[in-house]
Amino acid sequence: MPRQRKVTRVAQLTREKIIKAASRAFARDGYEGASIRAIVAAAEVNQAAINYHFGSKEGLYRAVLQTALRALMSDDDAPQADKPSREAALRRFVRGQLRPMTARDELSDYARIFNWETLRPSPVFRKFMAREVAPFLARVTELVRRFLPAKATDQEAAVGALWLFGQCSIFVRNAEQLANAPFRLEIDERFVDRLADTIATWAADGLGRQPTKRRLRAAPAAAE
Amino acid sequence: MPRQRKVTRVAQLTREKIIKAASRAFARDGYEGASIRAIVAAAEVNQAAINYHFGSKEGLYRAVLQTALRALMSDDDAPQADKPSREAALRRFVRGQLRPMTARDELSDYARIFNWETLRPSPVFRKFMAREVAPFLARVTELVRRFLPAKATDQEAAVGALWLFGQCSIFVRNAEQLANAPFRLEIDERFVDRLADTIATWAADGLGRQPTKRRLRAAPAAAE
DNA sequence: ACTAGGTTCAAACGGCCGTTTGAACTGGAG
DNA sequence: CTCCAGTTCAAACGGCCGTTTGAACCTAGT
Repeated sequence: MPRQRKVTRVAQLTREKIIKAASRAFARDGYEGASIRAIVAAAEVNQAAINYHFGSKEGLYRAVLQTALRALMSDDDAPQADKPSREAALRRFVRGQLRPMTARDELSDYARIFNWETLRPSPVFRKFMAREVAPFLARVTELVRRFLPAKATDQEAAVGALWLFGQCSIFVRNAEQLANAPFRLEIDERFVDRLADTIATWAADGLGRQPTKRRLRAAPAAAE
Repeated sequence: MPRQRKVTRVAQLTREKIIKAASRAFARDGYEGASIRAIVAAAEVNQAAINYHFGSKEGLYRAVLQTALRALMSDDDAPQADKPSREAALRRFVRGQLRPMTARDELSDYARIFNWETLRPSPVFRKFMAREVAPFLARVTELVRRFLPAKATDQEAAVGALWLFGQCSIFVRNAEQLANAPFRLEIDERFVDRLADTIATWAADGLGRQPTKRRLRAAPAAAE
């Protein structure tokens, strides 16, 4: 990727077309499964444009991840009551996580890209994103902490946050198959609303309790 | 794959070596990401052996899925108290789901293969496995039902089962990254035991309640 | 021991992949 | 209007992929 002095309007438009098509392709097929040729065909640009504008396939993926993270973070900052109850905040978070179940837009593409990354982190993700995701997770951890006893450790809260993510992500990942047997569910906005209620309620009730026998305690950190 | 009249001992051994190496490869890289050449190298067999014994890469994958499903089902039938409490049964299920977090064996390979399938179902899986997984899910649904009100519908119970799967699978999928920041958890048998306690308790308490405002009701089935 | 059929093997085939090349084409500053 | 840096383009390159081929190699039944 050569240092660019000037970027013309048409060139910027080409970049945007590529990133949009690449987001779809990476979401559908994963980083390795998506091919340059498929992306440039969808974007209606020349094949060499990707290496010209982004240096390499990996560079393009990096640009897509940047765009995705920026969009997901700003979406999370949507207007809300200044101090919602913990239950309302939890329900809101769950509904946001479930959003890709019905939405077919760039935001759901981005969410699916991150799903690929949890199954098989790419080198790009490991190096570039790991630290950028941390603040996002920190907010969820704080939300979970509002349900936990005051003496809960940071690691306990982080585990709770991951637990909460898991309850949502499995529905997002299997949304397509919920319509088939043995579920036969009709996935629409109303259904997702009710599902968000259910998950939020179940999660809130669960977090309120502590394990009966042994409490979860984080193992001593390896370093630090 | 030609109809075989006889199968010699060495040939059977070759097949087993291939399936073992293929299970590792498919678990690590997914169906499309795993290459024939990598599999035969790990199995120390000739490249053409796969097409000879299994007809194609897809045929090999089908054989791996068969082996995986058989192993997972029989493992689930392990000895247990004849009538455990619902809490004990739940805890046992969760611990079983969390098993791949520490185990590095064929069973955890199989579990990871199914994780790939939830993100991107292969044609083989769709056709061959969909109906075979149903009874497995049915058992979990029955387990969940023991916590739900008697009037809960089948779909509500199925959603509960999926919800339970999600709480476990996210820890399995991210087990490797839990050791790094910001979690810094030491994943060993004791930790997984305590995690199973936590999840089982949280899940049991959650299922015991119903959503306050609107109850989750399944949409009318498209067919039937 | 002979042989026929099951099995292994090295080599090659066509195809898709990411990347590179160098010429042709703009569009905006002077 | 000129001109050249910025951009597009068609074509080709080397490499890995799944599969096929046909000969060589066992091995078990007679």
